[in-house]
Amino acid sequence: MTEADFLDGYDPNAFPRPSVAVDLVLMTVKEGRLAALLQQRPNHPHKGDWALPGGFVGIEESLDDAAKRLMTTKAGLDEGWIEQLYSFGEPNRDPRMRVISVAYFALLPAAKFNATLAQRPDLVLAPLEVPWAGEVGGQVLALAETARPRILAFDHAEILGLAVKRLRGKLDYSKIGFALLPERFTLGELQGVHEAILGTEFNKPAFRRRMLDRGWIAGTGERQSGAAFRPAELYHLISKERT
Amino acid sequence: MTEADFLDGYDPNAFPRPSVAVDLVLMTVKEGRLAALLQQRPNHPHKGDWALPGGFVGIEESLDDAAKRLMTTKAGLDEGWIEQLYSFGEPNRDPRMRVISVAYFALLPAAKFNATLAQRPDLVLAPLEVPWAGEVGGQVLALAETARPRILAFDHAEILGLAVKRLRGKLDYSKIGFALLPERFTLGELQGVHEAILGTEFNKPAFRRRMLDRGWIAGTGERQSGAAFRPAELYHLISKERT
DNA sequence: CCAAAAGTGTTTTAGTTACACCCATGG
DNA sequence: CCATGGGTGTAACTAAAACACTTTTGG
Repeated sequence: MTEADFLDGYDPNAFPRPSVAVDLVLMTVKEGRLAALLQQRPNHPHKGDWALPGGFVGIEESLDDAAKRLMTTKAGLDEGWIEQLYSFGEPNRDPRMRVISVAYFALLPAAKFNATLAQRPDLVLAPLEVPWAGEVGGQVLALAETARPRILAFDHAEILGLAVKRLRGKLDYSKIGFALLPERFTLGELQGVHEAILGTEFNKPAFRRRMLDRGWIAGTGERQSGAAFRPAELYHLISKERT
Repeated sequence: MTEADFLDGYDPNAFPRPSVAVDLVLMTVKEGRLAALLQQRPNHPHKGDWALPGGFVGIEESLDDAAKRLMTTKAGLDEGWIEQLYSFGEPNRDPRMRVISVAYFALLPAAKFNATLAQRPDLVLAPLEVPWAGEVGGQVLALAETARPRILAFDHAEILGLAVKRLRGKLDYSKIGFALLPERFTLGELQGVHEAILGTEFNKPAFRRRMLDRGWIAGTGERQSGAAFRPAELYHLISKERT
């Protein structure tokens, strides 16, 4: 009998099992900067450090359902974009016990966080300071507004770094960016979201045409009001179907 | 105390834990067609059906190590390209018990399978018949050489479909395709691999230039021998570093 | 010399970028 | 009328594709 056959056939009840958790990277663009929802840990280990919202997966609960449950309990909302990111399973990533964590990554418009943040002082929307040129090993620092770096618990800096990379990678070819905007938005707002996420600036006419030529959005005929300049047309996403 | 706080703080020992397995999608290009390694299940459930090679994750073993262990025990090799694909966690995906499976996807040149396949009659390299135009929900059928469809156990058809999608998506911008070729290869062989994976045909001059302009490969000065036509130059990958 | 695949040069096309400019609004 | 961002047209650039062609081998 080979090792393969042995492992294929063995009874897992006879062996210790890991705990399985879901961690959520909930991101938004706020005031022109990419930000992520962090929770200050009330207990050891890593007491006082900042962590991604997370929780254990119920024994009869699918991974997706666990992630949606976190969306509801931590952000008060289960709309928006959510997708599985990656699974982290180093044996000692949690000092208490073996925990395998399935990371999810989600996006919401910044305005949707207001209600939850007002009630939960342990939660913050931390702007991300990403060393884009010198990024090493997916490391990302989440900075406080005071520029005092927040220390991330466990391997959560690695998870956050991967989420940012995924967001940047999918921004151009998927409809992911629209999850950060309200139902109706201007092309200038759309460009602002792209620039905040990628940390670059775009040529305005080129960006407009690229977006319009895709056929994903259409003008509503309505216009923004109240600004001290020419009011922009409001656009909307024709179909939310994920390309 | 909110549900979030409760779940964040609870003792997982007090609750049942799922088993965690790793399933391996080991693919290659053989005779101009994409193929995956499948194992015929000797026992119930799904006895006689075909399944991806898999095994449980050891309590002190990282996910990556478990995947590499499978590479060794099922394919006899731990070289080549390997990366995590996705985690599958529907509560009833395995009728015996709750199993969360972290799928990995790996690539090897077809020639490396010969030794293992000769010794293991339960393993096959099944050519993939992918309905590219009418692909629905990531479904992929693995066909026997006799065109009798192999039935895949559990949710393995879904896993295989996602692996094919990932391979196709990364083929153009990453060095993933070179994992299916020997150390030294011709541009024609490289084009054949791309055409087999994507199910399309490429214009030869355009493909050559695109590959050479990338700066990833360089000619060795040596040439193929034995063919009944002009011998092609052998190229090699300059650096295996993953872009 | 012929078949077959390797390899090269030139033209065409499509997608993006750059730049210059006009438009509409509040103050 | 002016500052500000919205919006449009045209030219320039670049990467890819299409096509026609030459080269080198075994038989």
